[in-house]
Amino acid sequence: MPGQHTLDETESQVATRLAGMNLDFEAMAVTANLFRAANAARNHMERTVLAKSNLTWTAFVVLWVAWIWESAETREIASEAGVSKATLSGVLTTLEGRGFVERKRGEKDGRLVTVELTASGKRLMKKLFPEFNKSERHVVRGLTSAEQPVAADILRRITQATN
Amino acid sequence: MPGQHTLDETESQVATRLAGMNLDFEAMAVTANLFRAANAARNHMERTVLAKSNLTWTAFVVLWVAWIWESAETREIASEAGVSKATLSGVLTTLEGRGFVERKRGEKDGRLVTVELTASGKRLMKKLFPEFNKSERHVVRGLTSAEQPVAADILRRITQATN
DNA sequence: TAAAGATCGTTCGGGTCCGAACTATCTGAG
DNA sequence: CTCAGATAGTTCGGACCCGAACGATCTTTA
Repeated sequence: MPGQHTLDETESQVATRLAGMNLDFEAMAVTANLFRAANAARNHMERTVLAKSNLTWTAFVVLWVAWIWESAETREIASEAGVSKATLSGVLTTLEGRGFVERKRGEKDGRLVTVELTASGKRLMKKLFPEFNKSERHVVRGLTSAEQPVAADILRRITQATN
Repeated sequence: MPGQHTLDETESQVATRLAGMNLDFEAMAVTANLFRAANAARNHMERTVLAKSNLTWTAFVVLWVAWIWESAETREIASEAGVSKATLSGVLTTLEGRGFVERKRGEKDGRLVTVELTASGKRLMKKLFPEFNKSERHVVRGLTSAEQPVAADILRRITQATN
């Protein structure tokens, strides 16, 4: 299988290639595997659950946030979804065009825009989210149930340290 | 601070909003925090280390893979960087235009393309990578040195489970 | 109560990002 | 030897992605 390296091969190549450079290899291993894992999980979910509804990852997360909070302000959605307000603006336009969300100008504060799911958007999430959750279960199936809260906690601390 | 929720608030809102839906909340917490952490770390690095050299995240990863392996085939880079070959093609064109990499047609197999860093690309990585590693150290500073290998191992298992 | 400043969402330009369709090349069965 | 099939990288269309610049709106200050 030419041109294919296992995780172990990659990490040992890294170690020899960068030997004597005074680097923190532990930190490197954590972040490298963090991105690999997030990417693998995201790609998997996009190709299985999300593709059927023709939704991108970000579009789904935006729907999810608005669904969970009943109605959400855009900067809140952007922050939870981890995208810039510029990106969110475009995604909302797409979702609005497909009839899944509605934008509403703030009445008290004319600068604000709140986002609500339409009936169609709610139906979609009600059907989609259980399937999505099944995928989440698949992603963590390599961890024991004791390890899962540990993993969540570690990841929370990484997020906090980065802000 | 209107429109801002803490992680705890979000998770408890999720719990009440989705109560009685027979979902795996442990798995949900792991994946949600996985994406949050990866996103936070990526944004942090893009804005600090990478912005100075006007590099995107993916462009940096591509350079990194080619640098570590001395010279790499495109499908290998795409796989390690976690992007499709279509995306890689565009990124390589950008990097080639900026003089950081060179494409070389395979001599034995005319379909293959191998990628090598130019002298300029090597200089860039030699300067940039130690700074990048300092950022990686920052990202994991909330974890003890005993926890870091545990974290890397857990993330590796998530990656494996997803394939 | 104006003018200065802060904050919000949108727009713009350029760079990813992907699946699908495409061209070029190699491989195998007959 | 040939040509169907597999494989590699590119192109294309459409969606995301960001920082910067922008207009609209609220808030603060004098």
